[in-house]
Amino acid sequence: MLKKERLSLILREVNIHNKVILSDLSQKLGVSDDTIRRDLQELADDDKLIKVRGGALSKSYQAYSYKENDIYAYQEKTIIARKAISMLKDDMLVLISGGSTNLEIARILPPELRVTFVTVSLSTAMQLMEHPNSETLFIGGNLSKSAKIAVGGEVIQHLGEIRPDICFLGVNGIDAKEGLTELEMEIVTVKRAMIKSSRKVYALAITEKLNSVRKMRVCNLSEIDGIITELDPQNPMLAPYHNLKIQII
Amino acid sequence: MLKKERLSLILREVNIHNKVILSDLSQKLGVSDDTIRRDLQELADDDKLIKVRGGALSKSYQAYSYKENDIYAYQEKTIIARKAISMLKDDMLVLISGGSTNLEIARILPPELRVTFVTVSLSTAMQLMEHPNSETLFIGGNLSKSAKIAVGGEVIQHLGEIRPDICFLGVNGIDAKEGLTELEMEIVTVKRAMIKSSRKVYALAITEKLNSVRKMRVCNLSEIDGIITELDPQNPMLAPYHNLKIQII
DNA sequence: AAATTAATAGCAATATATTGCAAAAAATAG
DNA sequence: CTATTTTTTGCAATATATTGCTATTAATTT
Repeated sequence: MLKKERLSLILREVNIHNKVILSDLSQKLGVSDDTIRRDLQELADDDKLIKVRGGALSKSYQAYSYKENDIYAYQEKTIIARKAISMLKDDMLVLISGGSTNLEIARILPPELRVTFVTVSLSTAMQLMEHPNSETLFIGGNLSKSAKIAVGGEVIQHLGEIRPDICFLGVNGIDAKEGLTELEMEIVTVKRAMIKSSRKVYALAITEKLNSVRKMRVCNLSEIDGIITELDPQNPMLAPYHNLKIQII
Repeated sequence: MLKKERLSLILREVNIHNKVILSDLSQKLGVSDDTIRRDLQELADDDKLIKVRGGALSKSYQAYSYKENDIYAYQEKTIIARKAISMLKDDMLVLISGGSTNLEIARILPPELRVTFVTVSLSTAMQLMEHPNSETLFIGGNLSKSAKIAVGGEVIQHLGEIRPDICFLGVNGIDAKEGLTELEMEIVTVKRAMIKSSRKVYALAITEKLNSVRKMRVCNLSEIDGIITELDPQNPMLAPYHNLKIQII
C-alpha cells in the first residue's frame, strides 16, 4: 500500500468517526505503530487532524477539549496593534482579517476614531462591537470552524465589491522568499481576495512568525505594501525584508 | 477511550447539567475516581470549569450567580433549549436568531447532530463553531452594536434566498393580542424576513417575557407556528395562547 | 468526637512517544 | 537499465504519560 493511500484512508476514517485509535490503524493497515504515528504526525502538521496521545481526533471534534484562549505573545501583539492603529484616520474603510493581533487592534482602538471596518472574522467582529464610534460590516458566508472566519465563494465575491483604504492581514507564515503562507486553502483564497480589493495591504507579523513557511502560498511579499512587526524597523532580524521595496514598520 | 475524548465528554456533561458528580463520571466512563479527579483538575486549570469538592460546576453556572444579567434565568432557558433541540433532525436547515436562549441551544446541541445552521447573530455563530458536526452559514451585513446581529438590506435579501426547515426566534415581547414585539426597527425587519423565509417558526419565550409588549411589532402570533416556553404546555399562564391555533410546546 | 467522604502524594504497571539507526523501497540521475 | 540518492519503514532503547492503587491527610457530616 502506498503511503498516500494510507494517509487518505486515515483521514477518511478520522472524518467519519471523529476519532481514530493508533493501534487500530496499525493493525488494520498492517504497518507498525511507528508508521501510523508518523502518518498522524504528518497529517497533524498539515492541520488535517488533531493528534492526541494514542490516536487522533478530527479537527471539528477538537473544539470541546482544547481551545487556545490564552493570548500568546501579548506584549508583542500590542506593539504591533499600536503601530497599525497609528496608520488609521477618520472615515477610512478598513479591512481587517482574523487572528489575535487583529483582535488586539480592535481591543485597543482609540474610542474617538471614526472608521468603518470590514471583517470576515467572528472574534474580530465581536471585539469591534465594543467600539463606540466605528461601524462594522461583516462579510457573511460559510464559517470555517478552525479559523472562525467566513470563507467560500460568496465571501470572495463580496470582497470584490468593496475598495478598502487599508487592510491589516494577520499572517501564519512569512518569509522573504516564499512570501505569505497559510495552512488552509480556504483561508488562502479569502486572503488573496482581501489583498486584491484593498488599496494598501500590511501584514502583521510577530518575530516568531518571521521566516516561517506553511504549505499554501497566499502571495509574494512584493504584492503587499508593508510588514508591521514589534521590532524596530532597523533590527537586523528584518534585514532579509529590506531588499523587497516594501515598507517595514 | 482516548483521554481527550473523556475530557470532551466531561466538559459537555458539565455544560449541560451545570454540575457533575465525580463518582457519577467515573462510573459512567469506566475509569477510577482518581482519573476523573485529575481530569477535572486539568479542565479547571484550563479555566473550562469550576472544580469543587466531589465534582465540578460549569463556568456559566458560576457566572449566573455573579452577573445575573448575562445568563439570566439560566435554568429556564436550558429547558427551552432542550425542547427546541428535540425538534431537530439530521440534515435540516435551521435558522436561528440571536438572544441568550438561542445561545443556550447552540451550547447544549448534541455532538452527533448533523444540521446546517443559518444565523445573523455573532454570539450564536461563535457558539456554533464549537459543534463538531454542524455547518454554519453566517448572513453578513452591517452589524448592530446593541444586538450584535447583522442587519440591513443585504441581510433581508439573503434571507429571501434561503428556505430553512425551521426557525427558532428569540423574542423580546410576546403577547396574545399584540403578537411578537421588539425594541428596534432594524431587528424587526430582520425577524420579519426570517419568519417569511422559514417553513416553520417557533418563538422561544421564558415566562418573564410572556404578555409583554414592546414598541415595534414584528408579527401576529397567527403568523408563527408555535411557542416554546419552559412551562408545561397545560400551565394556566399559557391559557391566553391556547386559543390561537398555534402549537404550545 | 467519631464516622464518612474526598483529596493528595507517592508508587508501580502499562501504554504511548521519541530518538537514532539500519534495512528496504522508491525516486532520480546518468 | 543501473547506480545513487532520498524516502519510508520497522526496530530497539529510552523517555514520558496515563492510570489505578494504597496510605495518609483534610474536609464534611452525623
